[in-house]
Amino acid sequence: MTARSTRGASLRLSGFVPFRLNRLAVEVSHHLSVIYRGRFALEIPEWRVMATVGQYQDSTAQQVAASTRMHKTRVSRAIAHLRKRGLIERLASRSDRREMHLRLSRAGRRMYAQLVPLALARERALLECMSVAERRGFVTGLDRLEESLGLRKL
Amino acid sequence: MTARSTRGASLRLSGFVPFRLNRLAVEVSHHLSVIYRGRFALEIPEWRVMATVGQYQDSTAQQVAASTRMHKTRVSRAIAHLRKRGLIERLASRSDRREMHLRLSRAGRRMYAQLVPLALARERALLECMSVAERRGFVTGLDRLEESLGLRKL
DNA sequence: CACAAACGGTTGCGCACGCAACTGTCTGGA
DNA sequence: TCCAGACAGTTGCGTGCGCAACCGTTTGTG
Repeated sequence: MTARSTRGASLRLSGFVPFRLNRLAVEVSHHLSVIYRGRFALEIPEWRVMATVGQYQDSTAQQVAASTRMHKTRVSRAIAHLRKRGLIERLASRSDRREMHLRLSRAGRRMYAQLVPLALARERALLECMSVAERRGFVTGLDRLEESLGLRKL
Repeated sequence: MTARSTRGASLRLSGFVPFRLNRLAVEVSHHLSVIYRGRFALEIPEWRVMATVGQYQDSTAQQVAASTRMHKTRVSRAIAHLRKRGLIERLASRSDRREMHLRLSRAGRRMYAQLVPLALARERALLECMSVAERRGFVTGLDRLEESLGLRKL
């Protein structure tokens, strides 16, 4: 792998933010997946649904999709799996019979309670590479980006 | 979507860094994909290969995979597509006949030269939401994370 | 009141993906 | 020198994904 010599604009990937974000997200996701895959046989979409419904009771598939930025079919199938495993329940909404309110079942809450501390520990370990000031700066960047991309208000 | 009431640890997704990173990466990738999909009919893996080979001539599939964190089969197929379209060329290595050195063809270089300014402009637009100081803080965070995850030396 | 358009959610379909197994090549230790 | 194991890259296979089309429901505009 030799240095590039082409005249004209070049793209240094290692400094290109979209590239870095993606690579980082893949890596971090992978690290996390060891927990919920190995320990609880959850796939990524299912884990995300669990986390969302665990936080927001009575959320709908729609809202899970918007919040996680997963395609609605992906959400739909993840919910189907979780229902089959008895981890979440669905109740038809009274006000709008199209939508279904989601909530963790008793078993789901039990799993969620085990999952959360592990996930938080993993996050803590991830961020240990930064000083407090650095962490603050990094998080501020995340805030700005999310706001500018309209991810804030989901 | 009502506030949660469960006793015990809870996970605020909107503040959970792995979640935020992933959502951000998906969104940013999507924004970028508008360029290379619509304009050049490149899929994500192909764009990544183009960008890597564009920067590092004579890189191998192996190195592309390591650098982008894509699975080697994904890289292999992306290279096959790009070769079929005449955008990259392959030469067997003299020193190790297992590996194949990759380089952009003339057509590939032409496309790359068009692609790069668009990608850089997109990145600039993305980062416009931050002040110079904020940008520096954010990038430092990326540096730290990559270093700690072993992504730095690829 | 009616009907078209929008919306929440599901499903059929084709495709790209990851896994594992493979081929061919290189390496290192007995 | 030989052979087992590692490695670069490809491919068959099953699966999960996104797209588009769909169903049933709600909304809003005439």
